[in-house]
Amino acid sequence: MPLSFYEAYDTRTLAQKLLGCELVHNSPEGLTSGIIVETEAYLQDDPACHAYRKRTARTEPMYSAAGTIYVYLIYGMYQCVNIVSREDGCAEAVLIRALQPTEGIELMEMRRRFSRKNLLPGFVPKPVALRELCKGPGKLVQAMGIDRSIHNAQSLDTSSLYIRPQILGHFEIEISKRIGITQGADLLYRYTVKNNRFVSK
DNA sequence: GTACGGATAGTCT
DNA sequence: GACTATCCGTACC
Repeated sequence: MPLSFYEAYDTRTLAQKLLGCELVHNSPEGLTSGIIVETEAYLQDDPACHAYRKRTARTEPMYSAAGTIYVYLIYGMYQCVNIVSREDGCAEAVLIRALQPTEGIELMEMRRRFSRKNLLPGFVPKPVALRELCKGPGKLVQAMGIDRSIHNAQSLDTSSLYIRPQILGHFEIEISKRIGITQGADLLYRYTVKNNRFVSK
């Protein structure tokens, strides 16, 4: 997608426009992709937004141009990926929360199966079901091989991680409260593809 | 199928 | 020193 796409809409509209598009990572180990089926918007005047209070080193990518990738560490062991929206200086973004796997499913399954927790001594890794591969923001980052040391602050038009146009057939968008937050918990900034079984819940 | 607690480390107060 | 845009294993239905 051209960078103009990410700047063309307000953040909540962009979060909906991204549904049905395909997130792609062309990594050294192989190409993986999945259709975006769940997103959340984070706005500048929104207490749940990382950039709500103060401009800091961590959130710097959020202030960059639309189409910038923002990857951060959460709970000490997982990462989440966001697409930065709006113009330079405005810190808003769309969190990608779930994908319907399309390409490189075997590679995604391996990455998830041998993720950190499974490597404890004596632990025998179990296969991961297709519908569990990218069902959640931390899971999809693992499956796709996204890493903040590589992708954070990159632009979608020059990164190994990028987005292809809408490929999903007709669908309805469901709007709901965001997951896992305490501040701004009642805001209806979560968007899902209705009746899609790859949505996180 | 839901409910709960622990893991874990960077970030900010 | 507290908090976090999460996940997984266990327990129980």
